[in-house]
Amino acid sequence: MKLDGQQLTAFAAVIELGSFDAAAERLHVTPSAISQRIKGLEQRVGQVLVVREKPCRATAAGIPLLRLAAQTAMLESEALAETAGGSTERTRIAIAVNADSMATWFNAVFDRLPGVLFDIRIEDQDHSAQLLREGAVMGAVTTERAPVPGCRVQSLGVMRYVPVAAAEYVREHLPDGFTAAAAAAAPSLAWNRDDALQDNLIRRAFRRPIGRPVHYVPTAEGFGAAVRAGLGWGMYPEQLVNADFVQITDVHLDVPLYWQSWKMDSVLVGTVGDAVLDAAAALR
DNA sequence: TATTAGTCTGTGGCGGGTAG
DNA sequence: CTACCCGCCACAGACTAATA
Repeated sequence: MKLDGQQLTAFAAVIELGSFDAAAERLHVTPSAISQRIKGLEQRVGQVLVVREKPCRATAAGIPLLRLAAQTAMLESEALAETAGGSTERTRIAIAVNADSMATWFNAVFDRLPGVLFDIRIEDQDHSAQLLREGAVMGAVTTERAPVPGCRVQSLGVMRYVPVAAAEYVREHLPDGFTAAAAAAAPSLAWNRDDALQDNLIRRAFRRPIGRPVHYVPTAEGFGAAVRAGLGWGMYPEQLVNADFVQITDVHLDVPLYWQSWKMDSVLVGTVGDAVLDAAAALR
């Protein structure tokens, strides 16, 4: 069985843009042509690939084909760029990065990759894995060590998190230090329900979990602002700690970070990987 | 908004004819 | 005999219009 390039391109466009119409516009053909390409591709592989909803999404059977389409597109643009007189378009690099890396060391990557267009997605590890599988991003900075199918994993080092609060918060809630009794009453922050950093610190400091009031603040800026405002204590990247913050205990957490990227023979994937590894030298 | 039917067009393969 | 040209045919894919 041989897969058709145009059908793959149509499929990728439908999933990326969410509709047959939008895909048709992008590829300068009629929606009918898109419909026929998708149908042809589905007949060829003998599986339904597109869930016809608003927006359209890929079925489980479609996900490997999505990645293939993205990788094919990348190799194609590389080959064109290498060919004399080929496309002078700048290459677009889509990467998923966790928010704290973005706020700290990751910006050093930009200097190391001049002349490319970035498409950075700030995502948690669950979503990064999905984006890698679908081919929406070619690499991801993640806390997930287990390789996503079709990807290779490289260790980047660890990101140190320290528990911090505002000075006023410490005076009010932790006058006798960060004791077990204080920890049970003093409100903490968390990024969201999946953010276990604060729980992990408590377990580490007191050898047991301690229930407490929790505020959920799901953005990097918001989290920092909430700490400064004295809303609660929270785990914060050590690199971002300044005079606004007081470390409430010496206990800290080291979170390992990994670079997951497509396992393919591409100059671009290699270059980006090198740049990320270089930039990550700032980590421990 | 997606799909289907009917139609049109461009492309490639194949065979036959012709010149060198 | 080989290379080249030409015409025919089949097929794929795109379009419009109609339909679900």
